[in-house]
Amino acid sequence: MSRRTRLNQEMITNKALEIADRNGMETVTMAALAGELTIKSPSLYNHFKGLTEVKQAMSVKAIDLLYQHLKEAGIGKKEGSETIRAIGKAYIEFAKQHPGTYDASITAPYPYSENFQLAGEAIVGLIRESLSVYSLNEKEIMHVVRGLRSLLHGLVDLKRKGGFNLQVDIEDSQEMSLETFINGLNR
Amino acid sequence: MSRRTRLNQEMITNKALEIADRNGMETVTMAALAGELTIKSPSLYNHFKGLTEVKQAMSVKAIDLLYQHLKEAGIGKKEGSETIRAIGKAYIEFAKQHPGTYDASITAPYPYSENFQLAGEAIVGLIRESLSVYSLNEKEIMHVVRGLRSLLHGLVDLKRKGGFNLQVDIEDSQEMSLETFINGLNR
DNA sequence: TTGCAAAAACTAATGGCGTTAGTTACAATG
DNA sequence: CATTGTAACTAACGCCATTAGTTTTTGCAA
Repeated sequence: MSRRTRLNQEMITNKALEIADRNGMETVTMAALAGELTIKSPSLYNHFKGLTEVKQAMSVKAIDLLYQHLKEAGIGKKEGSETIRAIGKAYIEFAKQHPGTYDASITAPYPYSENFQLAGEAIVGLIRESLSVYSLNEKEIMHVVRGLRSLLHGLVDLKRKGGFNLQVDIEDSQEMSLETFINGLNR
Repeated sequence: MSRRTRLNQEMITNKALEIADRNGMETVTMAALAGELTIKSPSLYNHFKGLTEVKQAMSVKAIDLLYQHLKEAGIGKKEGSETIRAIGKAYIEFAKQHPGTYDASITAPYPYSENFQLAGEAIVGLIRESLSVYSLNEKEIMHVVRGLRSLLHGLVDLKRKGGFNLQVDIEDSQEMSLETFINGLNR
């Protein structure tokens, strides 16, 4: 029998992201990963140096997936608030649909991966373009990009960590907060 | 010799927060905690059911400390933007000074602790007061509170996770992002 | 002050994790 | 078909949380 296709880094990384999305990032262990790939955990060391390296690979793939998702959301939108709104909503949606992958995307791998850095800069570039209608200098642009990213991450992360008591709809809060920030860009 | 004062939950919780601030939340283990208290780890089970319960106690104490810090920052400030600015800066400063305690404060204990909920609501109340100058209804207030909390948490968390490439000053970004959000409250 | 019960320390052991070392099976290449 | 490298395996170690069972300490009542 067998006839099993040989395992490689990509297949392992995909399975790891799948587990993270299904059961949470903290359940991605060498044992769980090996189990789902129907091998024993020491065999994984033929492909990765250790769990840290697996997580690095997850980060790189994850931030790239996030970038693709945000890019598509921005296509065809008018520059300025319309694009920012679209990207912001896509960010929140991505985190909701792929919680584990999102988690992986915000954990910067150490040591720093070039691919991770590149994908991160691509996302910055995406937002940067949408800001061209506001007259901001280079530094101000970076501040705004960081602020927007922070707001979006905070909205996503606090929801996930149970930081909001219910009663008031969370998605409404996310939408309204984004509007407040966008509104604040006009001075 | 000895004459050691009997250990209790409070002393253990304080030591746990101390370790978290010094070496990071992930280094708070039963073994490390016991080691610093010069006992063996099974002895901790005379005081807590397990690590989860220790972390619950940390959360409760941590969010209360955060609340005290924010409350003091708001004293004597004019309502509205001035108070929001003060509380926001205090939030960021707290996370910088006490990274482990901050970490504990945003991880909602499960099962939900009443004390945790109360301290959380106290923080909401603090921000709520500062918003009275803006004419917002109940729901809108909650949205703004959540948005502000999210922005602040995002700014703090992304910095910690290495989500900002350097070059542009992070503290400037934090300050400017807060201003953008505050500015967005005027419509 | 002494004796006793409760509290809190201890040792020993289990099972799960990441990881390493050493060994075997497979599969591609000549 | 033989060889060689790849990728699987088993066995073992150290660290972790946790449990069970035992001994020491402590506070209080007689």
